[in-house]
Amino acid sequence: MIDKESGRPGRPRSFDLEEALEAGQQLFHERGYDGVSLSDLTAAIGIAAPSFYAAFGSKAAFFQMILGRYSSATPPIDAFGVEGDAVATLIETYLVARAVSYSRDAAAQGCLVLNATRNCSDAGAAAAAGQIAEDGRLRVRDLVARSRPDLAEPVSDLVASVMQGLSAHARQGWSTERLVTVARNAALSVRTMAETSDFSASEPKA
Amino acid sequence: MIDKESGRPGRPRSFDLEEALEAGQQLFHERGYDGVSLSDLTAAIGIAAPSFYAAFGSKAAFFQMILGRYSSATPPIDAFGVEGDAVATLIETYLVARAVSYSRDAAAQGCLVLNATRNCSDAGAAAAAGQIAEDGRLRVRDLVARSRPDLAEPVSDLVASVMQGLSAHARQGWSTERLVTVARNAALSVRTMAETSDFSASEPKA
DNA sequence: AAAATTCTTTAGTAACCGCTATATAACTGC
DNA sequence: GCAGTTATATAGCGGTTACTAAAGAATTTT
Repeated sequence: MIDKESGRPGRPRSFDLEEALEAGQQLFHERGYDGVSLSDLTAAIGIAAPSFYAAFGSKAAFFQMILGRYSSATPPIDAFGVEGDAVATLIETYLVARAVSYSRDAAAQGCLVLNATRNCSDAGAAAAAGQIAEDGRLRVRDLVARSRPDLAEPVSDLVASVMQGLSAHARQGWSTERLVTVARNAALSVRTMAETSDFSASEPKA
Repeated sequence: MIDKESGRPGRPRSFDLEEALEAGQQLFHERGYDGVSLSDLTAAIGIAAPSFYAAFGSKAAFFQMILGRYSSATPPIDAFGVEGDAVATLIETYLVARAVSYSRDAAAQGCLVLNATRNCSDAGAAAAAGQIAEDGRLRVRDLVARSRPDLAEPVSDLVASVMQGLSAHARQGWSTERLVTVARNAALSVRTMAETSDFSASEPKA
């Protein structure tokens, strides 16, 4: 049924793995992990449950494949960092890009990964999402640390928090303009922080 | 079984309504709406399902009572507003207070209401949580508007977004200090915004 | 051709979900 | 004491969940 020069013996798979992942990603992004049932998935892919389990193992494993796929397709902060840019400019560009992407598709609002960190009954899948989110924060931290080590932790924590807010409100239907304004105004903090010469010595117990 | 001078006819209730709400609030705050089953609730309260339904109507209705209870017990921004304070100071105080309260109880982290806006399969309960969250934002907006109408919308949107981040990360176990730092740094934005004399004319398409 | 392998289909499984019909227990007012 | 009222306990409802045993179909290698 499907082109298949793999040479492996046995009946060939009747569906395309990549298309199945794409269909699953769309559903999960729309409704969240718990909002999508196995029968939703098999119906969308066009197969019966045993085929799903033969191919993906479990609902949670399928979801984790999709998380990886999604995060691979999402540009990390390094993709926005023009060497020599000020930290505040970099952060603003990054947050604005996220605000735009979170509200681009009306049927799949917010960040799939960040949504999953708050919305996922399967412990393993939730942990995987949390790890991906943390990896993203660490990339922000390390990139900031190159020019301003004193700002690395506070800025990356602030960015991670604002992103959770952007994702949450994108899901609640806030417009792109509104989210972009939030992103830009949040970046003002970073500008102020960067104006302090050694931030790590200034804030604690102000 | 229970003291009961109500004078109403019929068998007296064997449990205390307020205690039941308190027990339910604790469970829901720990595990979220979908993480708590009816049998969890009845076991915690110490009653059987029919008594629960006679008293509260449904799981969703019970949860909405708890949402109301929780939000009534949560001081709104007006409680922090010393008349004459600068907007930025007010916002900082508010956000820091939230950061502290979200991380106070290790077994019930984050904001029950904000968690429910992202974590609740029942549409009615989710809408109720969304309305309470929006009411909170409107109180921020209106309070800011008294001294700086130009900042009302952008500041309240930023505050609502940062609160979502604080709640999310409180659930992920961030320490109080870490959350407070995020809150304080987010408030720096408001300080910068307040330094602009007419913010509404400055930012759009910067 | 036959054997081996892999996927698909049908038809379930047990467990849990929110919720309720029925009968009984415990209270009030008469 | 008895009727009326309300809450209780037992038991189980229909539906959904993620998942699977068993058998047949489609492809390989031998």
